[in-house]
Amino acid sequence: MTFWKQVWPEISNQSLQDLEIKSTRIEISRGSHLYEAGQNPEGIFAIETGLIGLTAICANGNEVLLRLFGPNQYFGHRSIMAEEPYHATATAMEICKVRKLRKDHLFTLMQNDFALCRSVLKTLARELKHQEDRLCTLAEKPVASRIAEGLIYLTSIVEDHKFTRMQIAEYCGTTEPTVIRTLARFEKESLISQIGRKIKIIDRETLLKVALSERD
Amino acid sequence: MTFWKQVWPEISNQSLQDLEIKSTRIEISRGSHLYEAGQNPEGIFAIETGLIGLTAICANGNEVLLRLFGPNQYFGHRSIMAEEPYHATATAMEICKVRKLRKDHLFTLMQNDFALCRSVLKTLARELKHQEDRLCTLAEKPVASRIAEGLIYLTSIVEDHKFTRMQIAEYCGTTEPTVIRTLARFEKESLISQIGRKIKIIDRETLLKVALSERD
DNA sequence: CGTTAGTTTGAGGCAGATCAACTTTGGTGG
DNA sequence: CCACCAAAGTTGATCTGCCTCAAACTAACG
Repeated sequence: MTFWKQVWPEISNQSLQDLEIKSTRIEISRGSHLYEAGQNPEGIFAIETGLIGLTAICANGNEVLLRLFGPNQYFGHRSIMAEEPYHATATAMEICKVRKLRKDHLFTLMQNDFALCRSVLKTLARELKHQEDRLCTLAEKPVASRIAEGLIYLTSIVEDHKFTRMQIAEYCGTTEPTVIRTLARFEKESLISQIGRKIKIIDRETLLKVALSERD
Repeated sequence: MTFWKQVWPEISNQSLQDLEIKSTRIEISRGSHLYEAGQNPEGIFAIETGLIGLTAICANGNEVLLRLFGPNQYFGHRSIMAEEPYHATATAMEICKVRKLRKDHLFTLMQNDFALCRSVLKTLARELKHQEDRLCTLAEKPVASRIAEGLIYLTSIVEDHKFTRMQIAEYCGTTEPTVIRTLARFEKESLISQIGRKIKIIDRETLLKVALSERD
């Protein structure tokens, strides 16, 4: 079986066999939670098919979409490595097939396979960079830029998922009406097209410019 | 020598000896950069004395203070683990004595000492959580809360450093005048006191409440 | 074809940015 | 020790981007 090879291309064949034997299959329906903020982590999850969103719920009930995971990506690793309870909730945004690997198995594998360690370290380090980039964007840039960047990120994880305007708002740190108005503007400028609820990026180039530029 | 033991209490005596032998001492004056965004990382740094700020410079020239490191903390690890150039600039905010450890040495040590691996993984995972918490705060909370939280974070790294109002603003994603007005309000409510440029937290309890609450 | 979840549009308000002038601080050299 | 000056802090006036609220509309699914 080649599934785990796609998740961690760099690890040894021995580890791959272990992963195959020790991981369990889970199927989960759209909208249900794989875990919730505050729970203690038991293992990590890797996605075979589907889409998982990691959401933090703020004091006032507002949600922030922190990270998004698609096929061959893993999640739940942060809490395990931090030795902390989950700080966010993992929600299936489509029907998902995931594999679960208990944390003791993961640590054993990591201890015996430094390449796997390096891989997890690399993932965490890049996620940290990504969130710090977002921090700058959120602090300094107008909504239009943030939404442009958001669209690019979201579609980089899944090409053809129908995100609600609310979900886009939750990722970009804004509100539904603002997303809608901005999308309408982007459509008028033919950077995107909206057919029904589907958003299609037409001019990725210019969209990126909007994301990076300070004022529109 | 006990310095590295304070940085990584969990690692083996053998590793500690290696660290002592292989690390080099650097002294750096206030305001100068240990490295700059875009450069390729050569190693990690650990602080003996002093204070290092990690700052990202946005498109319009505005700065965002991403992380702060005090004595016995290390930095520069993210870029090395991510195998990327630095995405931020490390500036000495006081005179600093730091130790530098070349990345090949670090990787050798990590490969031979799983406890060290775990430690770095834990640090990255917790930093990731911290930045994701900030992302929520920045997206959802009013300035007063952000400044309260900022004060608590900054003083948790160094008790008695004189931060400029500008630096506080850069951490909280706001502007100098707003920081000043908010500090004045906090002082009137006797949550803090300002003697000259020094800020002293008087009522940490209530300040935390302000940080967590939605509206003032 | 009804129902619900998602989308759209408008009006109004306000938190916080911006700009600019002024004051204080504290380090430095005479 | 004092005078100076650059850097940091303070304050007020003004402006605006985005949020809020609320109502009407439309897609999509059983």
